[in-house]
Amino acid sequence: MGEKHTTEVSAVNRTIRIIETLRDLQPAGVTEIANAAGQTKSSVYNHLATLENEGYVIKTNGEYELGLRFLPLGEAARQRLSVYRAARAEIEQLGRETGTNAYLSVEERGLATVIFRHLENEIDLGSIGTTVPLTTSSMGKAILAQLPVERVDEIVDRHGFPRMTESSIVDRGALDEELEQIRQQGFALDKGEHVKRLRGVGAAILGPDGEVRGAVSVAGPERELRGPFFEEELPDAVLDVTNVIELKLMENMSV
Amino acid sequence: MGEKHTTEVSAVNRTIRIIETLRDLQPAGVTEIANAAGQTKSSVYNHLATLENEGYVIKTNGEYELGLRFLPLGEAARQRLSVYRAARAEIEQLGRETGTNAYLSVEERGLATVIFRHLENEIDLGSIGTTVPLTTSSMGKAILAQLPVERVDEIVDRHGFPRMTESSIVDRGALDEELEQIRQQGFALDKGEHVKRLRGVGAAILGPDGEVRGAVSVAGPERELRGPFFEEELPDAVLDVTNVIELKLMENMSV
DNA sequence: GATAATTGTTCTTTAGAACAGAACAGCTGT
DNA sequence: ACAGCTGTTCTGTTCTAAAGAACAATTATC
Repeated sequence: MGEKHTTEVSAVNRTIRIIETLRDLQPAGVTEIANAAGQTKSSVYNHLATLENEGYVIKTNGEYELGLRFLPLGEAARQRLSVYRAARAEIEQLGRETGTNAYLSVEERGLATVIFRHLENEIDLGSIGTTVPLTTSSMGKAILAQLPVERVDEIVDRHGFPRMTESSIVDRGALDEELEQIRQQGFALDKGEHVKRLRGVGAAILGPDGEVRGAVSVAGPERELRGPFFEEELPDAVLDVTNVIELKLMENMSV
Repeated sequence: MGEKHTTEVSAVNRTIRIIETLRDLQPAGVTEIANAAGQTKSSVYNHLATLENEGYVIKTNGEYELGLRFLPLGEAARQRLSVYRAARAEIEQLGRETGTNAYLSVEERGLATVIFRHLENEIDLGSIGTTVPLTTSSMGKAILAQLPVERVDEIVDRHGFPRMTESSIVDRGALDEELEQIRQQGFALDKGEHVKRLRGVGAAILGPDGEVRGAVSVAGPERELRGPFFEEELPDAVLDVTNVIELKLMENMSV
């Protein structure tokens, strides 16, 4: 068993654990973080000192917090996505005009990551950077419906069917049926599959090459999203927007 | 000289260098990054593999990019600032109503960091997470004017007077005079001190405790920002907004 | 206000990890 | 088909990262 050539840098894994712990606990002290991350005080202390020195962590009267130097990294990560640049303004307009929360998400590592949102009401499905399973949201299903079968297989193998609510899809048969329907109608509905009583309408954004680039969705409470508003108006609005974004993506090609 | 007990974790510093290099070069390959960061191929390879495993780096057909997992870290860093939550909507409105780019920034480690912006024109002074010296921008000067002298000393010691343009403030005497004037009129003007021909109007946001929490500014090209619009209308608008934000910060206290 | 308890910081030691460099493999382009 | 890349694996050595104890500083408790 000396064959396992660990190409991993364990000090980096440690730092990542510390940062993620801090994200959830901030502001927090050395001991608190060490306990939560299952590491020793002295080690955590050294890591925090290193991070602080580079501005990735800030110490304010004895407690640590994440530094603003993480901002440009997150920003660089989403700015590299042309769909982000093309969709931003459209998402805002969509939210304003429909009076719902509007989201832009992309698939990364088998999860839908929210990269932009416009809030109109306070029932929020997740802030920037939140990830949701592809099987339990309108955005996720809209994306899945456009991915090649092999990718769907991969993703399902990796993440399974997380049962977020009692309405969540929990087997492959049901998923395939639903995806087929989504492909036919062009949009996906979420009737409380991710969060109970939270509904959503999503549609995929395709690039000029025909590949999925992400998805747009609007979401809100069951009480507001029902009847023709939920089943016709919103789908129409969402499809209009994805359409505009797709056109923008084509224009960008020629630039 | 064996006395220097290095409390720093050098592997972490290495990873940071790699990440920052990748931020500037993405998409990039192993060799490219190794050269730019002054490290060996094999080491960079191992670090990237570790980061990729955690989703902080993504490999797409042989090239590396920053992963979206950085997004929630940056988001957590700014969400912890109450001024961000209080100011967001006001900044957007300010920008829309004045037809200029509007910014929110806070001081961290002696620099003004842009944490939110609303764009109206394309002459942008920096995206989310950008840092600018406190001495060369309206936001920075507005903040400096409200800091205790000792902090100003510290900051000037650390960062000096970066000469961004020929109008930049380059000595302490001129700075003190300017800060005094800013305190009297309540706002700061930037006449091309950061970027030539780029003007700005900024004002500090004070917390209920009287401490600076950040600054608001609007910015645009010299041609548009001049006369009474630059010297009266915009200052009035910016002061109105900082006032509203300050009131919001007080409300939040009682919650 | 004295003492106990807890947290942050420094120090020392040692196992083992990170690194460099070389070797190999897989592409790309010519 | 071959040359010159790049990415990946491997191996040995050095020096670092980590643990634990000791100390200092701070906070809590009575």
